Amino acid sequence: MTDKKRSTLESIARQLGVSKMTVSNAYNRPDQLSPELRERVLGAARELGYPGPNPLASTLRRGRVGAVGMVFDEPVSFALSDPAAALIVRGLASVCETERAGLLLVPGVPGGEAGIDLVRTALVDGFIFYCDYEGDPRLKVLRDRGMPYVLVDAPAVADVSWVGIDDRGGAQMAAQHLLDLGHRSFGIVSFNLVPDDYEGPVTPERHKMGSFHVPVERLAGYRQALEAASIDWISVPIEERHPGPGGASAAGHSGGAALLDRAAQPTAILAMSDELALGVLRAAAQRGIDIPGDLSVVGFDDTPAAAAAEPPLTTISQPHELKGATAGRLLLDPPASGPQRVVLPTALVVRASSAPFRGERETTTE
Amino acid sequence: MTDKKRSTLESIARQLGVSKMTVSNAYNRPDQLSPELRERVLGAARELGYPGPNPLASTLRRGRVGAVGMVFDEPVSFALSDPAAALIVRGLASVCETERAGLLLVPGVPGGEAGIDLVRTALVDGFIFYCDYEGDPRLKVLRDRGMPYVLVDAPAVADVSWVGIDDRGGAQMAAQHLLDLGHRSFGIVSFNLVPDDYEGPVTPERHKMGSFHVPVERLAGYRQALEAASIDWISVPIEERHPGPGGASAAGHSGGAALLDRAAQPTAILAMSDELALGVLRAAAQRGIDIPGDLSVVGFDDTPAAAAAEPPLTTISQPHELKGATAGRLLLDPPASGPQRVVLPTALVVRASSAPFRGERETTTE
DNA sequence: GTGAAAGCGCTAACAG
DNA sequence: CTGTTAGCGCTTTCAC
Repeated sequence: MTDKKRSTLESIARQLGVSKMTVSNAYNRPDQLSPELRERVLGAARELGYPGPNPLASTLRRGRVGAVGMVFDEPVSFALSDPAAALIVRGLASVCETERAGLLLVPGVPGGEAGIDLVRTALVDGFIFYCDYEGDPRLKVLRDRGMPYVLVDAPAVADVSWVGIDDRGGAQMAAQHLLDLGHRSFGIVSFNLVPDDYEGPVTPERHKMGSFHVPVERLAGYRQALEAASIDWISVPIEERHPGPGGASAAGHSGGAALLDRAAQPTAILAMSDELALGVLRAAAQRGIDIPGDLSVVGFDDTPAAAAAEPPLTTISQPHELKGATAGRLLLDPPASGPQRVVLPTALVVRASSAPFRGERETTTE
Repeated sequence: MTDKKRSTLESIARQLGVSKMTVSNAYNRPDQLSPELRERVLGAARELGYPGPNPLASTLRRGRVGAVGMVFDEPVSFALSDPAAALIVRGLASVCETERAGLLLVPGVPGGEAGIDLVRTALVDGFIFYCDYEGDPRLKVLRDRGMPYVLVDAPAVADVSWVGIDDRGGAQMAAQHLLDLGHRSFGIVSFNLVPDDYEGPVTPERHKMGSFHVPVERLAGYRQALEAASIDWISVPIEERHPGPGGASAAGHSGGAALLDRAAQPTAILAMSDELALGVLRAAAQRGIDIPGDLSVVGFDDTPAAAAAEPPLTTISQPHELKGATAGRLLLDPPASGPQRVVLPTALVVRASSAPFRGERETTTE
């Protein structure tokens, strides 16, 4: 009946014989006009099907959008299959909600300008940059847009708040735990170190050129611990795997299989995430390898699935939700003291997937 | 060095001695000006730290935002703890990505205007309305805003596309499965039927006033099957539970406990979701009740956790990701034939949590 | 190919 | 309490 498309602040002001401002105030500043007038305005609006001030226009005028963007490395549909990422989103979402801000998920789009444009054109007041790649071109866009952003688990940028963990220290703990159990023969399942789809043993070049912050750091942590125990790093087999849309567990399975099918089967496997570790567990089970009897496995992240695994997974815990929430708070409510670097705590969580090295397997007691 | 805040289409046009239009075209219509000029413009922009046309302003002018909003019943942080919801988000996200649209998560905010305003002011081109409450006031806002929206698992609205499943039919299958196994003594764990925090046995009034689409339909399905088998519906204990921030499994645990602690312990429990069923499994385990020996449990949703449960859960499957993707496609690429009603298939998935009724438990063979 | 005019719909700032 | 003025930064339209 009434032409919705056409009703605007002005049209309903005319209709009522008042000024645009009065109508605007009826919505935004109830205290600026008499209750009766306000009711009259709102009533007319209701009648005309006027949905209230066009948010785009008011946003342009006001300058505040009321939303936060979260930028991912991958398509959001992939990213959310990572339980750790999903928890970070939840933590961020809870802060956004208390601050009455929306949450826009900005996917990473493999090649070209498309992914960059998404960041350039996202309608938000600031970003959480949850991306790992050192040379990400979107970082420059972020800087140019001149809006605040906070890095999560990303390579550090000068003068920008950062939230993450001590990935290297955590990895070191994981490796140290296995060393303490007497293990000397290791295998590692790693995420890709370089932005490509490579799957296979890590090559020296890739090792050197690693440009993903988290895997590089975790690998460095493993290395530090193992070398401190006089284990020859070069001889430690490392399998790089690229998680697909279905999550990292398939990647872990394939990486674990490669490690377990080697002539010199390791007695301990370090997996860079719990999802990868879960895949390793499956690969071991298929081969009749007993965990932790024949093989110890340690993950990273302590996602809910780690505790539920069979056997429950020894892993490094970190507070995922808190990470998202901290980043959100830093963005929405920036500390007067300037950019912060928040390092959240990690801890070794010993469960049933790791056990003392059993020696040369002379006896299989029990 | 350069005042980022100030650089605008106009400022860089002036700087170069060209018109605003030329600069705009350099970004949006490369074919409208000579490559050299374009390069000159882009170069100057780069130098001045101009991040490209302000997306807010161009959006206002153009009218297209390039984002989709997904509206939830609850805080997003709660909603994402539901694996089914998370899968729907993933499905939707994948469509958004191929269509180069962002995805804005719009939380439900318990009382008052706040949640309504989020919908009124969200900067999007359309909505996926993933909410269950019949009388949701945000539906009116959606209508008034005059932008397209698609309902998912929501009460139907005339002339609006709808995606969901046959909840009633699915529930009927679940109950029929247990009837076929010989069970006659049932208990039900339900989600809240009314928008409040009530927890306890369903009361007749609540049963009648049920205003959440999905639980009401599923309950109706259970009822249909049980009554067809001459079971007195009134005598079937139903426990309503309200999932908190930690997910529905705690709710299922409490509901299951209530059912199992009754004088007349049921031999079969119908849980309205897998998460609830998982909680029931825990409650049974704590009481030393063997599943499926002493008690059969059937869930709903077939989330990944159902297959991984101990014992693996018999449940009703539905294609969650497809649901999200279908809704996204309907929104972004509306069929010429007008609003659609898409009913996705459900199926009974029999696993190890259900078994034939064992009679009066005279014998406990084995 | 390039430019000038005319708003998109709204609100800050101030005047009455 | 209400109205006026002056844009927010951009793109559409049309003239050159």
